[in-house]
Amino acid sequence: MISLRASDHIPQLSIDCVIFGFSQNQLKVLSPKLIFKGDFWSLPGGFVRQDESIDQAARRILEERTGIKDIYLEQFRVFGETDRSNLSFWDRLTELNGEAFVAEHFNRKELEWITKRFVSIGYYALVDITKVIPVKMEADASVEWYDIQNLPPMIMDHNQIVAAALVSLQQNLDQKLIAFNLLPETFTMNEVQQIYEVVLNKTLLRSNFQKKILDLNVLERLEKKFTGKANKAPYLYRWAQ
Amino acid sequence: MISLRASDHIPQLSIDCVIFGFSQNQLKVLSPKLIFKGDFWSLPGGFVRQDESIDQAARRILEERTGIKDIYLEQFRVFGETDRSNLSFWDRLTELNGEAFVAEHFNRKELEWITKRFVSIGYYALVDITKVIPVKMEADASVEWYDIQNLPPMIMDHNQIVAAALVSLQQNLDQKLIAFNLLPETFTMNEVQQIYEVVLNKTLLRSNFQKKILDLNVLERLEKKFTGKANKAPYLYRWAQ
DNA sequence: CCAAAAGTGTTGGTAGTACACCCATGC
DNA sequence: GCATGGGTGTACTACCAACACTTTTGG
Repeated sequence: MISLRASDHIPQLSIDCVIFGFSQNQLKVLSPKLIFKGDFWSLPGGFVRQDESIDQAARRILEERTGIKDIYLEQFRVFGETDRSNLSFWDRLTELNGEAFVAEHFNRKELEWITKRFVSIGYYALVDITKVIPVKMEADASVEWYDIQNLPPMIMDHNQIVAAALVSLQQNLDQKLIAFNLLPETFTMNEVQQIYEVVLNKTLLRSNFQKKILDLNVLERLEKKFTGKANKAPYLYRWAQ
Repeated sequence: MISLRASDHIPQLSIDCVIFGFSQNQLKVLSPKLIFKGDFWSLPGGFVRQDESIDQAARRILEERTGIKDIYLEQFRVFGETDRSNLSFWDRLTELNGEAFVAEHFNRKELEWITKRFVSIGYYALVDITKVIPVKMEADASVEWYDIQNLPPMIMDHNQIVAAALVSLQQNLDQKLIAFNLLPETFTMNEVQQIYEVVLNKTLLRSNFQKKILDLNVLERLEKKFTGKANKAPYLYRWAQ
């Protein structure tokens, strides 16, 4: 039985997290898939306990899924249309899995609580994908990274939430210098550029990009990185603010 | 008796609106003062009905207070600390006005509903101050414009909400070209500059400002405005997008 | 020595800043 | 005429895009 402990939480208010990671020159989003029949993907989300702030709730949800405590987090928008509810998703779930099967996992009171209209606060997070060990929750069949250009169809308006998060990320990339949160402790300039290119969805001139980033004076240059490739070894950099 | 019709609304979720206006070379914020003893100022706010979206709720609240239908509106942040509740305000209210007086205006069920912890969605609005006729609601003693630099002390965290709204307005001023929403249909270039100066809190060079705004190609130049003053008559402009 | 990628330098255009100059108007 | 504020023009600077050149490395 999946417990929501409804009474401990603020009703009709949820949090949805778009967790961005970067690997293989692709921007990725973490998405759990539910155990039920029917290919239900979603965003990692949850509810706000009465005794925690909304930021704390978002951090708790992120830590539950990724195991990481200090995560870069940004609240980017609230989704509050009148038709935002789990109801149609739930109908389809029941249709495909049978009333009895669903009843095994949720009691009636919780079902009533969770199928109401929900206002959802959208957060996006930037993580070093190498540090994340995706954690399956009770109702998860899998928790995987998906290319943002190739996301599975998600329940409710979660695909739109991802799209809105990406727009917000694009706007903040230069202004808040947050790209480095997607990288490990040390990285090469080429890796930074790849993030900029894939987030902004356009190619950048290498020489100009290098100059621009170095002129920010936020990076510390370390020793060179031996790659074993037939070219000059690139420097490693570290965020030094 | 002030009716909240609690059951029709999403519990523990509120909307607070920072309504910006511009006059006498000052940025103003609209703030109602409550009828009760004790100088309680607040932001125009309200709750979200089950049958309306959060944007619709914000528009309804704004229309109730200003009488204007088409208002420029921007959702800028959610405030969700655990200690966000009306409780301490309510205690002070009761202390100053007496239990009996408060009981005249609110029944117990509503009191219980309204003194819970609330998560509040912050919106800011830009209005042509000449079109606004501030409307007093049931519990309002007055609804006045206050200079943003000289706001009265407000209940809860409303002063901080105003501060956050101003930061957001500053960031969006150039990017979204929203300053014109604070002006009447036609205006002079000097009026636009005054808005920029008071919002950004710095002086700008007149000649460069004029060039920058005109180069945006978003204004239509109309006939000259006769001011009766001892100087060249300025052009009138109109937003032409 | 060559290809490939990294690092740095040079050039030209554009946008922003500071300031100068002229124009209209009422006293 | 003169002070005042409005409109436009000019020089200087800073930044950014495009491209060229040099350096390092493995084969």
